[in-house]
Amino acid sequence: MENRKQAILRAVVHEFTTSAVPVGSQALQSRYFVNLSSATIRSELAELADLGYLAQPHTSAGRVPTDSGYRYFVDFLMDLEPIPDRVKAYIRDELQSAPADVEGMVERVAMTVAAVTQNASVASAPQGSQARIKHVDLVSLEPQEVLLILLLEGNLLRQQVVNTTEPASQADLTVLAARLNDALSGRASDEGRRRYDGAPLGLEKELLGRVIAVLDLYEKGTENLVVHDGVRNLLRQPEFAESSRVHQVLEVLEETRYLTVLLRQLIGESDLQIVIGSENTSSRLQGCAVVLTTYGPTDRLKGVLGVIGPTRMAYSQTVSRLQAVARGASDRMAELGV
Amino acid sequence: MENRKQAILRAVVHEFTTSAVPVGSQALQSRYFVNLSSATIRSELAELADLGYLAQPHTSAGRVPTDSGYRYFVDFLMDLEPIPDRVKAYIRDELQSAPADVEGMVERVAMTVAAVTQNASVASAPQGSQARIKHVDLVSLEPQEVLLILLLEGNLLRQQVVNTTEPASQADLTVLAARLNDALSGRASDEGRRRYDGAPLGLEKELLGRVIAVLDLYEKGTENLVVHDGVRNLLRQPEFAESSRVHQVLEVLEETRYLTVLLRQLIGESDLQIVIGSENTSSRLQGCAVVLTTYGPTDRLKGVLGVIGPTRMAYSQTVSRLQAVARGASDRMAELGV
DNA sequence: TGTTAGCACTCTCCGGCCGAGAGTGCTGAA
DNA sequence: TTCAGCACTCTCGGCCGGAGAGTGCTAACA
Repeated sequence: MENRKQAILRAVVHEFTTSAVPVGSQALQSRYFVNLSSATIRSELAELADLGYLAQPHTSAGRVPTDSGYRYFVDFLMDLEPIPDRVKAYIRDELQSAPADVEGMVERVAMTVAAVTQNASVASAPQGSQARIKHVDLVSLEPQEVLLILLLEGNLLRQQVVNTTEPASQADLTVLAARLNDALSGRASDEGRRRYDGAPLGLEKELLGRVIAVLDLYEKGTENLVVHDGVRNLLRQPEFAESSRVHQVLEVLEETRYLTVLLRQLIGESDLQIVIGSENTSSRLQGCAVVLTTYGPTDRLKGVLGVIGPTRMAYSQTVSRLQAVARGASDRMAELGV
Repeated sequence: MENRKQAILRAVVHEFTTSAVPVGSQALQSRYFVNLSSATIRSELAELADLGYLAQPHTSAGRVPTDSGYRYFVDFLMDLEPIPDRVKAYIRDELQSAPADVEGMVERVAMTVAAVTQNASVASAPQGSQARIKHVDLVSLEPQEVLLILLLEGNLLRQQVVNTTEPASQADLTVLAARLNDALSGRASDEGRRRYDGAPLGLEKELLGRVIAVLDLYEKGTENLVVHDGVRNLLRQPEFAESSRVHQVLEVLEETRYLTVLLRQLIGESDLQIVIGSENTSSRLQGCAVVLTTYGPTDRLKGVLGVIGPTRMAYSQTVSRLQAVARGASDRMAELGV
């Protein structure tokens, strides 16, 4: 595409993302291309419309980027917006003061992204394909009831109440916990399975079975933590003035169960993924764009972090800020050993 | 108030809560008072309006209950709606399959309330005025870094990374943990403080200090868990058609920090609290009604569970279902020892 | 005295109409 | 290739008027 056409497309996207009003040739001329006539711009606009990058809400309205217009923009025209120091500082402070556990951190990360991008955000907890056990603990609740506490990689605590077939005192359990720790701590989940197969005695086998059950649950990701925040930001946007639009987005967000899957699908392999309007598989996200990246303390442990907003989104700002938070969060989590 | 006036007020509330349309004398006559003329009903309506229980959106519209109208209704006219078996079963299933930890349970409870009342819900975790320690555990992360794990009453896990001044091996920590358990487990938080004052040696004192810090945080409730769900239900209501209304509610809900305080204020002493429209302290909840009750495994451990919806809410249904979930959740939590 | 039919009145809602304004596409000239 | 000029199209907001819903008042009736 010729330079000038690109410049005009860029200008239209920029203008429309800030004003939310279809942009006409005159507005472009006066604000971006003073030494071009509006007629020239008009003919360029018409060609861009023929190419499918722009559309008109109606015959005598200005132009609006189409989904492919945005796509072209993010693929070829966008340059990352630098982040103001104020925002950088905000991000740093928020992450610095975040809790040292995964849940708390993920929540804080989602909050921060929502705040700095002024859109809704989603975050899933970093998760490796295999869980690693850091520590096992057993607490006696009743004579035949034990609370099993697992500390996983990422300082992730998991607990489960186990009703045992034989009674056990806290002293018994303490000894047993020490044994399990020797065998399991620092090991990946398949070590647990191996130990389970090389079956020891009754209670130990029983508890090992539960350990494995917890790990399975975690690894299958069915219980994977996904949080969202900042829906209120969306409500400020004119495209969500009729509440049915928000409704659909909220339904996607509040259906936490499917969100994990959705995120995984979307993120694919790449480290930054932008899904625009009709590119979304879910029809409820029509008119919305999703920007996703990964984050996590190590290369093995990755979660998804994303922004959901109207397609008319300040992509360059969103991307740079999202990535900044992702980077910051990754560093912070590595530092905390979370 | 005479019986007939009450009946008419009740009918207006009932009609309006289901149809969301101002109700006129004819509608009342044909559907509720066949052997009364519409003129008679009109004069009664006029008197109810004089009393401040009804209002007219405009001169020639039907009547709409005012906040005091709703107040009179819930105080004197409402009888609890029986819960269909289908709903009862749903509640039971949801609670039965809920996770056995507080966080998971609270989330499930909020979800269930949102689902059965078709409104937005809030829930705060059950919490006593004093935390009780069930178990302490110490895990070595780095030579001078310890993960402190506290199991509180309610199977509530709390963790904190502690950087110690002196290095300690896992063996040291295990011994120390045993000592702390002897001293603290089963005891209330002030025992921890007493132990801390009767200062032992360096590392032990250091960790005890952290234990107390965690307990303080918990008891002050600043970090108290509050979840919400079902905002999507609100968006179905015509009063939230303009998104600014949802906006305000969402802001209240997403400001988790203040929500705890708000809930505590609202619930006061009573076990069921209904706050209608202008009775709300927060101006952002104008036009909304909040129905709150308490729940928890024991009398000492109580959380708040509530419904937020438009003032035009099916109060009798909401109250009976909310209370059913609260009762169910309390039983289930007692059963699980959560 | 309470109830009711009748009636005039008020106000909203909705569709149609119209003019202003914005923006376009086309054409012919530089 | 660019540009000025112009006719054309479409939305938007305001205005009008009729239909409809609902009220309050009045006078008559049980």
